[in-house]
Amino acid sequence: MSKLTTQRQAILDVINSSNRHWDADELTRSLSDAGKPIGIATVYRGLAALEAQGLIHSIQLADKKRYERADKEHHDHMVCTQCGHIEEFSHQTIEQLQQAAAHEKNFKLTGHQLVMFGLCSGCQQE
Amino acid sequence: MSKLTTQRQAILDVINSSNRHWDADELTRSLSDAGKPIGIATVYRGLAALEAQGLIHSIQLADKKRYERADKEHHDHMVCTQCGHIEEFSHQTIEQLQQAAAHEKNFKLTGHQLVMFGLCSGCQQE
DNA sequence: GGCATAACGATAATCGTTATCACTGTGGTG
DNA sequence: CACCACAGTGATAACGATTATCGTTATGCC
Ligand SMILES: [Mn+2]
Ligand SMILES: [Mn+2]
Ligand SMILES: [Zn+2]
Ligand SMILES: [Zn+2]
Repeated sequence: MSKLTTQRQAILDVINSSNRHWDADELTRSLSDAGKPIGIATVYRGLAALEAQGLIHSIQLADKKRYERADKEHHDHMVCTQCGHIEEFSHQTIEQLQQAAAHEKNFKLTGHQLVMFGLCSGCQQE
Repeated sequence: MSKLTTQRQAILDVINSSNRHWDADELTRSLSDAGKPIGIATVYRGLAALEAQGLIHSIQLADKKRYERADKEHHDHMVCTQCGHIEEFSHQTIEQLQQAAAHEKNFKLTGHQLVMFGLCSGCQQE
């Protein structure tokens, strides 16, 4: 298991201190702005290490990967195609039905990602 | 509405003549091998045009986009993380519950993508 | 036939991510 | 304490998928 270096702790702190879904570049800039400059390669390696240790979670969007804190219950995401806002939701029955569907196809499930696209409540006002 | 040129018809024919999920490069090579060389940029533009017209569908995987025929009932995908095999499944209840979840968050749903990761039946035999 | 226009194709550019590599910090070991 | 091993760092090159550019080509219409 890799170690929790100063840089990785700093990344983890930023992520854990908010409910945002961060990309690598945003984290790099946030740390720079906070007076803790960090190499972009270090950010990518740190994110991979932190995720491997289960300390953060990620969602793979069309263009890039976004990371969020891991200390929340499992949830899936609705992404606003207008403003990029990410809404979270949990649905226990959907989770169960996924297991059932996998079982039926003889598929050994290790993970899943459900992303819904559309307009957030704010963006419907126009 | 863009036109269905010779090149786009050729792309559509390849996709419609199989149940595979194609990426741009595979299509380019397939057409070349069939004696119908086509520029890679033309493939990308053609795929975008065909999808905009609803003639093909796509799924966005981590690294690349894959295209498939649109003349099948809506379904979601299980992707084998070992061999890349893509298994399809439909689940009416999951679809309905997604609508309900969106409604509950005041989210105007326009699309979704559910991908399950794991091992296909073949890859569990080891 | 001549024109307008959309599409084509070669290729440059873009962008997120990973690989390389010289260098640094840390944690044992003698 | 001095020395080593080695994972991690950071600048930067490389990569791969996709998009932009731009001169050329095909098509439909007058
Ligand atoms: Mn989330
Ligand atoms: Mn499919
Ligand atoms: Zn929005
Ligand atoms: Zn498999």
